[in-house]
Amino acid sequence: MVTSETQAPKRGPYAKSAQRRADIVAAATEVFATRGYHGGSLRDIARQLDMSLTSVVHHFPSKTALLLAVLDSAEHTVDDWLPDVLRQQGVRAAVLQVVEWNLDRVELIRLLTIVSGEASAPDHPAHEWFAHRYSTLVDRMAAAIRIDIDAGRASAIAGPRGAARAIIAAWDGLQLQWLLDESVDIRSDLTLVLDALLQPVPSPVQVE
Amino acid sequence: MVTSETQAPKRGPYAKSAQRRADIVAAATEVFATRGYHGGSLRDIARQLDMSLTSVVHHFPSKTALLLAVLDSAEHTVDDWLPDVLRQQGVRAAVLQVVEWNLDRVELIRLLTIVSGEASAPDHPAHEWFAHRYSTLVDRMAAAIRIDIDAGRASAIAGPRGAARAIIAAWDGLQLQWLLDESVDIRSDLTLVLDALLQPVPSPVQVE
DNA sequence: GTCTATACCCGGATAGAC
DNA sequence: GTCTATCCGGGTATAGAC
Repeated sequence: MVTSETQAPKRGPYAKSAQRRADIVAAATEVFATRGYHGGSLRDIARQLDMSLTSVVHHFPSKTALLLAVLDSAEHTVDDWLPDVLRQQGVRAAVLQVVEWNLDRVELIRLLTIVSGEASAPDHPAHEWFAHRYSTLVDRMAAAIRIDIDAGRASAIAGPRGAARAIIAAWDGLQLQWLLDESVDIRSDLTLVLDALLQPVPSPVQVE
Repeated sequence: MVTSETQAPKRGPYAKSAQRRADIVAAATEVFATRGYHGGSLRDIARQLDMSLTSVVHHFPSKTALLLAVLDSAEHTVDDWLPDVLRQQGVRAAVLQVVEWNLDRVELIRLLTIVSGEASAPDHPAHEWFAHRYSTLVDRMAAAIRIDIDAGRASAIAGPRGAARAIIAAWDGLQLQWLLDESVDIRSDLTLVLDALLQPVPSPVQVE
């Protein structure tokens, strides 16, 4: 990921700066996930790294920029292996696997939930980021659903894109309910939606 | 709602205070819905009402208290007539009617989306409020689904509570996607979920 | 009870010195 | 790159005016 030779052909020890940035992102992820985005302050992050506030700001010009870096980092840790599972095991298995995996990353999910809500405001710095995220997410899942249909793992009652949007929506919504009440079982309720949308029996009666 | 005789047996014109509170709630709703909860300041609200900051604080001891008042107010405007429609027209029609109605209340939906995300944090002042909200919401919708089943409007593939949670989840999730991208059609995608979960054909094969 | 003014501490952001 | 110092705007608590 580090492209040191690209912009600095001389000798520059830019790796130190890159390392700093990575450290800051890691600390910011922890702070944001624990105290939320608004709750977590840049001073907290700086304190945790034993550096000053302005040092943090030097690497990330604004709190917003740092947030986007954190989001990118979090996205990559999931999206690196998700597409493969999606194509090999089908949508249902892949989704449930990620759900299972996310049960141990409560604070990260909480962060995404909080920030995605904030980002629903058009002028929010992360608005476009989330719009793009959902756009590609829907695209990928719709493509995977088409593969499932071709493979006979699912029927095509609804359009793949609509089903994809609905599944992602239910997923997000159940995560919210789970964060508010830990007794909510995301797995079983999301399984309901997956089965209902992906494996329906062909309806004999067609209602207009 | 006003219990003037209870604590002030004399003659107190407490109606003025009640009106003040209502005005503040209305202004706060507008400010929060426009700039978000964190983004909107008490000073903004006071400025909009041509009063001082401490006057606002006098009626609502904290920003949190004001937020809860706003949420209560917003909830009542919907829940007053929702239950009736739910029982008379069935879940599907009632949900779609509320969805239709909400298309003209973008900013209020945005506020609920933002604050519900924030409230996923256990120490958030509105955490318990939303936990209670979803609890009763699931209860009501589950009851309505049972009525639909008895009336022959829906089959009972899944448990009513699971279906209710899933529908509410998809609803919330689609609203988020809609707020991020206005081209998302909540009606059609939510209809997919409603039809899939409420009107399934009785499956001949029972999978364990 | 109702409203106001003041001050306190904590945010993010900026400028300038080492 | 990193620091100290400063500015401006938050929420909150207190004291005092009608």
